[in-house]
Amino acid sequence: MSRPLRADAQRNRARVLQVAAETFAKEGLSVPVHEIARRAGVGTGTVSRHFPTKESLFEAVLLERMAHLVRTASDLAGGEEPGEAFFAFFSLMVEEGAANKGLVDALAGAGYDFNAAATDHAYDVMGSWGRLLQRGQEAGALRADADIADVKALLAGCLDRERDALDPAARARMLAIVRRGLES
Amino acid sequence: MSRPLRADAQRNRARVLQVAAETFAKEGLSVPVHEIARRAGVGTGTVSRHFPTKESLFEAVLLERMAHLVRTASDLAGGEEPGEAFFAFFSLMVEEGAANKGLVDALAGAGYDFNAAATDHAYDVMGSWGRLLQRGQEAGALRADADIADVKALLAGCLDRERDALDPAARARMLAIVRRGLES
DNA sequence: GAATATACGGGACGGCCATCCCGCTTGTCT
DNA sequence: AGACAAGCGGGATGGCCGTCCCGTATATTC
Repeated sequence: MSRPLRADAQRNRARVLQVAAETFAKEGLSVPVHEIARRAGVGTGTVSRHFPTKESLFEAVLLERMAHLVRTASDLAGGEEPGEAFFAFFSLMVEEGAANKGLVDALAGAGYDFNAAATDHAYDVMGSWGRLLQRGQEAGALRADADIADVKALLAGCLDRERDALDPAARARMLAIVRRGLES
Repeated sequence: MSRPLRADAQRNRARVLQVAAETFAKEGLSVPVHEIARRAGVGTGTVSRHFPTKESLFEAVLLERMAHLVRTASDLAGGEEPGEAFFAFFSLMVEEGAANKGLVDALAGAGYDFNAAATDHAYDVMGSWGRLLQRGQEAGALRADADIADVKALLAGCLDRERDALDPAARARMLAIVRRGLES
């Protein structure tokens, strides 16, 4: 097995991760790895040693954030009325996306295969989402014919990358439209 | 003023345009210009003389297709009940997108600024769409608060680039959802 | 059918970027 | 403190692609 990372390496790794998270969130997936290294104050080699590919770096970033969101989904699934729980999570994802351009890029399939990642990994968005959707459908609150891919596509729509300012009013309208569309 | 193109030049231009249309439709905007030249059986220089940039090539392709769609929109605006006319056009665009990956890329903002093109040019999608939307709203058939950007975003959602097979069933579901969401 | 402008082909160029590598530095362990 | 492995920086490399250029070929015109 591998020994624990040296102290400076741990610091650097954490710093890169943090800077990458901020940068991807603000500027999307198209930002060069060099730039992230520069902002983190490390060499590009340091980034690529910890994260061999750009994809793996983004994945690490996404993982942290998603783990949190998925936990929230579970909490929602426990308590509230099924339909409300579903829309609460959907709305949460929209808010997240509004603040995270990288996530939007991933959802839109620009430079990252979200589907593969979402099904393969520890956090599974699709899974937790699926449960919320299914519960809502069984309770008769949501259209019975909708599936997770539909939901994901609608989410991507709410986060349209071309919308200049993702202003709150537009988000609210989109949410209202989707909500009405998905209610049974 | 410029003289008429030489006969071979006209042929080549037309051929490039046609091949580009097919290629962009089938494989999206990420296909290299070299590849289009190769398939058209011409040199890359020939392509870039007729269309100085890749963007201008795609624009020329898009223009032809859009002109047709916009004409259809006008016809629809003339006849049917306002709400139906709007959804007929929306559905038409979804079908078009299902068969045209390039259009989907443009709508998703991947490598082309659709908004700029759509407002700047002769064909104006936004304009003709706006009229259909407005008529529907005035007739009380559509939500009064929706705007064109919302509609465009919903369309982009219906055409989610990550959906492997844009199967007809999924398209129908998405249309049904959006329809219910937009009806007043 | 010769003269001339027009267009062609496709190689060259330059920019961008992810990834790899290696000489040097710095933490770690005794 | 000294030795050694672990990690660092950032330049080098290679691939991809859009665009430009120019020597050659061909349509047009007289």
